[in-house]
Parts: sequence; C-alpha cells; structure tokens
Amino acid sequence: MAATIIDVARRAGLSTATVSRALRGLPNVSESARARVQQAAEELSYTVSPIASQLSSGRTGAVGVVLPFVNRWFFGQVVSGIDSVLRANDMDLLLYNLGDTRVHERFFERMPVRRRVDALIVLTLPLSEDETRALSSLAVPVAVLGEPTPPFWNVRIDNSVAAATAVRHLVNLGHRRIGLITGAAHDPRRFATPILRRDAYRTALEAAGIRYDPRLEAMGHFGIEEGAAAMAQLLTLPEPPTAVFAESDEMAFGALRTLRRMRLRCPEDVSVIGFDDHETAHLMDLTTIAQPVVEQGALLARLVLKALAGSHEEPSDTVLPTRLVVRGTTGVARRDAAPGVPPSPGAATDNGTGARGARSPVP
Amino acid sequence: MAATIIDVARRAGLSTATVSRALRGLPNVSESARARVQQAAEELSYTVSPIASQLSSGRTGAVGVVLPFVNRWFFGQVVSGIDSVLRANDMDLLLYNLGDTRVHERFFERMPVRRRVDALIVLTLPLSEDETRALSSLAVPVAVLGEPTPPFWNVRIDNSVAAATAVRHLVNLGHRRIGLITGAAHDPRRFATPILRRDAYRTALEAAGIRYDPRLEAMGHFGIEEGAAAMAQLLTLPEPPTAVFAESDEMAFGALRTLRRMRLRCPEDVSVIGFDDHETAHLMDLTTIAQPVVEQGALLARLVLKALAGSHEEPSDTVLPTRLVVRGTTGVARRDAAPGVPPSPGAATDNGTGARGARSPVP
DNA sequence: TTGTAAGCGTTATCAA
DNA sequence: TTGATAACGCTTACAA
Repeated sequence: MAATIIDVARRAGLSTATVSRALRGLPNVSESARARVQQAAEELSYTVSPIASQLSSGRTGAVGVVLPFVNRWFFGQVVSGIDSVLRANDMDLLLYNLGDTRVHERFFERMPVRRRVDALIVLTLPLSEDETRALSSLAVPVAVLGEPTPPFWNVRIDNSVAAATAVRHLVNLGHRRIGLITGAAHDPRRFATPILRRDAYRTALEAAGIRYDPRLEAMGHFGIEEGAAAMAQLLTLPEPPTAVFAESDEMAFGALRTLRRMRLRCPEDVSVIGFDDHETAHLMDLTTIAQPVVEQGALLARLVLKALAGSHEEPSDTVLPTRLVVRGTTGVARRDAAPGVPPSPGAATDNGTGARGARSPVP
Repeated sequence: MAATIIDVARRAGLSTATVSRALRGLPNVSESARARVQQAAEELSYTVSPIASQLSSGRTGAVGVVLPFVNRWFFGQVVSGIDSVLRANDMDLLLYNLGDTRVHERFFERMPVRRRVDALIVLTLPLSEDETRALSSLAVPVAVLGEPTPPFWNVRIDNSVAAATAVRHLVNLGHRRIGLITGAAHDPRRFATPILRRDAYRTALEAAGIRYDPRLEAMGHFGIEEGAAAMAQLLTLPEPPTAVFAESDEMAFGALRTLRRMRLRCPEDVSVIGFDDHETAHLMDLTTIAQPVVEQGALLARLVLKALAGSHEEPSDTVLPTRLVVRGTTGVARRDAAPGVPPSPGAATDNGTGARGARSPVP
C-alpha cells in the first residue's frame, strides 16, 4: 500500500540507512544523496511510519496529558497552553481524561501510557504514593500541575497566599461574617486545591480575629449550579454572611445568580469574590483572584521538552504569581439590617445599579 | 528494562504466541495456560508495548481528533463526548489543534496522523477537495462534525433551520430591525457554520418581508469581546436594531455587556438571542438555540468505532435536533422611541428589572 | 491447544 | 559518506 523506506531506497539507488539519515537531516550525507532521496520520497509520496520509527528508536514523539476533566474552562485553557508548545516542537499530545474514580483506578492499574509517551504532564490530580511510584517507573520526565510531588517537575500557584488575599480583601472591606463556597467534593480522590483554599480561608479569618463558624462553609463542587445551591444554603442561616469567597469563578457565578433570584443586591447586601479570572468574570464584573492559566500549561510543556532534550537539571518547583482583581461584586460591609431581608421594598427590584452605577455585577 | 513478552513466555514456560493469545483473551488457550500467563505477567508487572503491537498488527489503538480550537467551550464539550466513548473502548485520543492557518496547512502537508490513528474525527473544519482527498488516502474511517463531506461519516445540526428559528422568534415578537452578530472571521478558511447561519438570517428576514440591510450585520468572530464590539457598532447606526441574533452565546454575552454599559435595557430596548445554550446562558437568562454538544462528540466516536469494528454500513449523515430556549433576553418590540436613546432618565439605572422581574437577563 | 518463525518499517551499530 | 544487518516487541499464519 503505502511506500516504505525500502521502496525509497530502491528508487534512489541507496541503502535504507542512508535514506533514513537523509530524511532526518542528519550529517554525513552527501548533497547528491540527499537530493536523490528527497525526490524519490516525493515521487512515492512517502511518509515515515511513526510507529516503526518509535519501536526502533524508543522515542514515541508524544506527550501524555492526564487530567480529571476536559470540559471545564480551566483545563481547556491549560491544555491549549500545552498544545501550542508541543505542536511547535512536533510532538503529539495524548489526552487521558481520568474522569471518575473508576477510570482513574483503571488508568493506574493498566498504565496505558507505558511506552506510549516520552513524557507525562499531570494536571491537578492528587497522587498517592503508589501512583507516584507507578509514574516514576515509566522512566520518563513527569511534570505536575499542582502541589509539589517529588521527584517530578512542578508548576503551580500559591493557593494559600491567593485564598488568604481573597479573604483579606473582604475583611478589609469591613466584613466579619464571611462565607466560603468550597470546591471540595465527595470525590474520594482528595483534590488539593479546594483543601488548600479552604484552610487558607480559615487561617485568614483567625488572623483577622474572626471566629470560625463551620456553618459558613458550603460545598459547591466547582460547578455553577452547585455554587448557586451553596449560596442559597448560606442564605438560610440565622445570621447569613455579608460576603462570600467562592473557590472558583464558576461557583461565584452560581452564587451571583442566587443572590439575584433572592432579590439581594451585590455588593450592597452580599459581596462575592471568586477565583481564576475566568473569561466570563470580566463580563460579570466579578472580583476575583487571577492566575495565569494558559501559561501554566505552556510552562509544563516546556519543562518536559527541556528534560527530553537531555538537560540534566534537577526537577524544579515553579510558583507562578496570582493577583487580586477588584471589580464590582465586592464592596464595604453593610452595618444595618441582616442581609437575609431586603433593606427596603424598592431594593428588591433595583438590582443595585442605582447605587453602584457601572460597577454593578451584571453585564 | 521493562519485561517483554519473551520474559513472560519464559517464566510461564510457554511460547510467545500463546502468551500473546492468552493476554488478549483469544480462544484456543487452555485454562491452565491462561492462568500461568496471567501470573507470570503479574509477577513481572508486564504491559504490552503498544508500539510493537501496533507495528505488528497494523492497528494503532488511537483515534485522531482534529479541531480548530481547544479552549472554546463548544470544542471542550465535544471532545469530552468523544473521549468518554473512546475511553470506554480502550482507545486513545490523539489531539490535533489546527489553530491558525499556518498550523492547518502544515498539518495537511505533513499528515502527522498518517499511520498514527485507526480513525479520524474532524470538527467543524472546512475541508478543501485536496484535503478531503488527503484524508481519504489515509484509508481509515473519518467522521466529520459539520457540513456533509462525502465520503465521510457526518454528524451535524441543521444550522439553517436553527438560525431561521432564532430570527423568526424575533420577528414574531414584532421586531423589524433585526441585527446579526456573525462569527464569520477573517480566517481564510471559510468555516461553514457562520456562513450558514448568516444566510439563514437573510433568508428568514426576506421571508418575513423585511428588507435586508447590510449595515445590520456585524462581525463578532465567535468571541465575547468581539461580540461586545459588534453590538457597539450596531448601536451607532442611525436606526439601530431593536433585536439582535448572535450566532453564538459567547458573542451574545458580549452584546449583553455592551447594552448594559450603554444603559440600554434588555429586552425592553434591545432583544438578544444567542446560539448553543452554553452552560452560562442559563445564568445570563439568555434566550438561545440549544444544540446537543456532548452528544455530537459521543456519536462521532461511536460511528468511527463501529466502522472500525468492520461494519460495512455506508457512511451516514446524522442531523441532530436543535430547539429554541426562550429566556429573558428577548421580548416584544418597542413601538416608541429609537433604542439608541433611553426612553426615560430613570431607565438608565433601572436595568429593566422593574418591568420584567425575574426574566431580566442578569443573574 | 501450542509452538515456530516470518513479518511489521524503522533506527542504529559497525564495518567498509 | 555509505551499506549490511541486527535489533525494537509484538502478532499471526502455518505447522505440529
């Protein structure tokens, strides 16, 4: 069917070895030989078989990307960052979506990446010791997005600092009842991100001399709907929060919707701060903690490529900066009535735009 | 390093052929042999080398997915649909993000998927005749999301019907000046979707006896920011539209933001309808045309797997249904002042919630 | 049911 | 600079 290197060699009147060298642009090939090979290959519209090449050389030309979700904004952005770097280096990208626990377990049982990839990038998955060992045994460079996982390369943000900044922002605005919508899920895998952000929330409260109240923490599972439900739950408290820190923008969006539905103004009645600087955050005028998402992906890819190129650098741990982006959904704390009840009949339909003008949280 | 099939065979006291058969669960292997192989493999923590297996069998165990963007909501959803089906069938997913024109051209020049994949799924990319031929020459099943591209399998929605429905919805509400925010971009590749939707818009207007005005069409490039700019442009017209059809929800989000910034109420001053039923559309109370996104991906994957399984069915063309989802951003046409000017001073800060209550377009 | 051995299409080593 | 040829690790006729 398709031409092989033998066909090309025959047509060029050379050996397969020379053809192979010529095609890969290796030195020690005469110009004339190179030209003849080029032409023969073209005439036969020959392409090397990556499979055969891989088997022979031991290199696969592919990088595996292992992640827990493909259809969430954050991961799409990261993958796009990885892809751009990989593609620029003629590397393939093999996607492994670990989805639920079953798929996750199966992955580590069967290790489908074994001998399939030259390097591995793991996104935000908590790795057990066994799993870490399993990945090490692959004997390929591994880069991890998230908490430091020796002996792998690491890229991350400082979730503790970032979350503390979010909470302090609310504290500085005079808030004392500060709720948390956490991403921590029932998933038996304990994703580190929500835990770190939640712990930072608690610590920051304590540092501000605010007593911790477990009822002010609601689960949002990193989803819009779940974020909305979490906000609703917080509002049923006898003393509802005057401000809420959502561990992701998507949950914050849900929270905003609930506020709107309950006829509560944001930020007059309840302030909301998110996390990520999702592309829609700007649109919703959401105050948030911005992190470089695409860049984290690109960096991960660059790290494994460098390791692949034979750099004998020790795996590093890179912490990328986050920053507070103040928009219209956070404001000074109210000092009068409880937020559960609209302060005046008119406010129910006002939506807060009168007071805040252009800084209202709605598009 | 890693154990090979020969090691397993030796340990089990069998031939490599038997080991291979046993490991793949083929018939004609005695129970005792199967058990010995299992145990030997386990003890050596042996995994087959997919590469070697591929070279030998001619199957790659991977499906290529070619798409123009990874970081857009729509494509993330489709990929997630594909992935779930593929993963359930132990197939790998090789991602090819064609991004800009240069990468696109390079892809078809070098055909990196050649012999790398057992099947190919192409998402919404307009294929030239040469490109179609190139893909055919791969001699693997190809499934295309988008316009029918014989001789490939096809999955799509009826963009013309869907877009016409959107426009008719506006017409039925009494609108006569109906703007279009089209996704058609400067990309030399002529993506079919925006063109189909735009043509349907024109046809639907004509059918309603409304004269076509090219000034009512603005480019939104399928982006939020660009959608916002397009809306702003439409509002500068001497006679601005009272309703706008955005060819994607993301552009509609941008349009809503512009309306908000210009102190125009939605839908009182301008109605907006989007396309996709993006997960945020609900949140923004955006009227839109819903299409099954994840399902289209899953279906594409199932089609190529079926073809791979040896079904000799003729490639089909499946059209999935869309439906109008009426929410709060569309309303009856105003009959008094031009929308460019707020009808009353108070309206500028009212945001329309007074009149529409829960149906206001904001969360 | 099991084993032998010929591929699969390259790359890489070594000698020429 | 070029060429023979042995891997690479598996699958699959075909034979036993």
